[in-house]
Amino acid sequence: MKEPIQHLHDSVLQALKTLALPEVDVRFEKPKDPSHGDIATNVAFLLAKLARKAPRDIAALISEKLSLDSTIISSHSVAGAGFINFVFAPAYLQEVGRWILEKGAAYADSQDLAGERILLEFVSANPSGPLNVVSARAAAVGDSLRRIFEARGAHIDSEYYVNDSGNQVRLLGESYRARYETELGYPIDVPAGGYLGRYLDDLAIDTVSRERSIYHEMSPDKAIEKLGQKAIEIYVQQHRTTLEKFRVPFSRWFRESELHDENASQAALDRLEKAGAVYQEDGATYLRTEDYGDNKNWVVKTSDGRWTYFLPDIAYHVNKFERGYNRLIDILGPDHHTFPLKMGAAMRILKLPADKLHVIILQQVNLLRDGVTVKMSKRAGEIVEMKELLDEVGVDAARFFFVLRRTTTPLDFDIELAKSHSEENPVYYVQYAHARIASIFRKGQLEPPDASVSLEPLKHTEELNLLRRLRELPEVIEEAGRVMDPHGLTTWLREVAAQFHRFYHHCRVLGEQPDLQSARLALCRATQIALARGLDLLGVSASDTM
RNA sequence: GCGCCCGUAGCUCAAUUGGAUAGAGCAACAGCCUUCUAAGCUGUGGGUUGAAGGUUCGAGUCCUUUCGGGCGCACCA
Repeated sequence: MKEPIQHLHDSVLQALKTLALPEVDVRFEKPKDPSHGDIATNVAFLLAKLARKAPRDIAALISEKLSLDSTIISSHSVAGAGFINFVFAPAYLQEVGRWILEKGAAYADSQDLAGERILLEFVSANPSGPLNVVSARAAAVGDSLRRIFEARGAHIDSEYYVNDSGNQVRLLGESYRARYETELGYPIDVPAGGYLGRYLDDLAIDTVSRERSIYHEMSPDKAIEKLGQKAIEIYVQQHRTTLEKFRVPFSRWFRESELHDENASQAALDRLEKAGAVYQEDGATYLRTEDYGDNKNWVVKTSDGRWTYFLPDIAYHVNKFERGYNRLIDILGPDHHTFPLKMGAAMRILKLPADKLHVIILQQVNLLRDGVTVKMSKRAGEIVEMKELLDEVGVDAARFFFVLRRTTTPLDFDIELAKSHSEENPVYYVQYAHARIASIFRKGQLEPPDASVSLEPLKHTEELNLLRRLRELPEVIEEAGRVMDPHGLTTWLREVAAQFHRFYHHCRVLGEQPDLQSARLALCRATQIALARGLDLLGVSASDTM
C-alpha cells in the first residue's frame, strides 16, 4: 500500500535540496484540529534558526517546491506560524479501505518487532486466597499487551510466577490445619498473622468430608506441609480457571520451588558476593543497590539465615534472561514501586541488561457501586473477588473497563456502570457499532463484499473521515506497544464507533445506487473488521447482535 | 520525614517523541424514529490545564519550587 509519510518525507527532503537548505530531521504529525489537515510538518521551525528567516517564509518556500503525488495528497498549505499541512486524497483513503478488505483482521499487524523474544510476567498473585480486583486489572492489561506485541511480530510468552515456598506457605498450611482440626472437633487457633478468609473455612469443611482424618493422624509438621501444598494447588487451579474465563491464558506457570530445586537463589547470592556487592550488618546480608542508583540498600538474607523474597526474585529474573528472552516486562501492583530500582540495580551488578527489564507499576482499583466506594471488606460480603466481579459484569465489560485508563492512573471501576446497557457505557457503544453493521448485511440479505469492489464512489465527508480513522489502527498498536499501555486502543475504538454512527446517520447504505451501495457496504465491512480487531486486541468480543 | 503515582469543563476522562483556537462522554438545555438496530444522531452553553517561576520560536506535556489527593515505607511476600 502507498505510504504517505514516506512519500512526504522524500518530497520535503527533495525540496530542501532544491532550495539549498540544510538537511534536518523532518517529522510528521497529526494535527490536533482536523481542519488543519491530515498530516503536518514543523520542518520550517527547525530551519528558522539555521536559515535566519521567519518560519512562515521558509514554509512558503518549501511548500512551493513540493512535488506531490496527487493520488496520495490532494492539497497542502502553509498555516499558523509556519506549519505545512497536507490533506489525504480520496483515492488514497479508498485504497486504505481496499487494503483492509484484502488483508482482513491482520491489516494493522506488522513485523516491526520480529526477532524480539519477550517475557511478560503479570498477576503472579500469591496462591493463598482468591484473586481480587487488582489482579483482574493486571490480567486485563497484561493479556492485552501480549496480544498487542504479538500483532507487532514479537515472540511473546506470558508467565505467572507462583509463590509456592517460603514462610507464607507454611503459614497457609498452619492456618488450613487449624481450620481443619477445628472442623474435626479438635479446636486449634489460627496462628498470629495467619490467613483468616472464609474461603479457608470452606476448604477445611470440604477436606474433612472427603479425606476424613488423614491429616490429623500425621505429625503436625507433616500435616502443615501437606496441607500448605494442597491449598496452593487448589488456589493455583482456581486462579487458572478464573483467568481462562477472563480469556487470559498463560504460557507458563512458573513455580518458585523450581528455583530452589536448582539452588538458584544460592547461586545468585554467590554471584552477587563475587561481584563485591554484598556486606554484613547486624548479622544480616545486604545488597549494595545504593551504588547502582537505588536510594537504600536491601537485605537479601536475614540475621537468622533465611532469604528475603528479594533473593529468589533476583534468581527468577536471572533465570528469565538465561532462557533467552531479550526483553522482560513485569506488571506489579502499586505497593511494589521500589522494585524497579532495586531489581535494576541487582541486574546491573550481575552484568545483565537492566535496560531490557521494564516494570509497569499498575495503580490501584477503586471499586464503586453507583458512585459509592465499595469497601474492600470480605466480611461485609461485598464483591472483592475477581470471579464474582466477572459473574456480575461479564468478561467483555470487565476487560474493557480495566484498560480504560492509563496504567499509571488509579482506576475507578463502577460495577453498575459496567453492567448498564446505557449510553454511558463505552463497551456497548463500540459493540453496538459492530452489531449495526452486521444488521445491515442481515437486512439486505447480502454477503460481505471483498476487496474487488470499487470504493471510488466514496466521496462523502463522513465516509472519508471513517476511512481516516480506520487508517490509524497500525499507529495505535505501535504506540500502545511503545508506551506499554493498551488504553490508547479504547480511545481509538470509541472514535471509530462514533465516526461510524455519524456515517450511519448521514449516509444510507441499502437502497442507494448499486455502485454506491456496494462501496458503502465495503466501507461497512472494513469498519467491522477494524472494530473486531481492535476489540480482540483487548480480549473483548464483537457480536453481531445486541 | 522519605519514596512512587495523580491533579485538565459541574462529573469521568482524551490530547502520539513539546506544536496551531486544549477535545470527547455524562449531566443541563433544544431538536431528530411510516426509511439499514434511537444502546444512535444533530445543535447550544460550559476552561487562568491546582499555583508560582524557568527553559523554548512554541509548554497540559520538560525543569525547579509550592499546594492538594492517593498509595507505600519490614531482617514480610
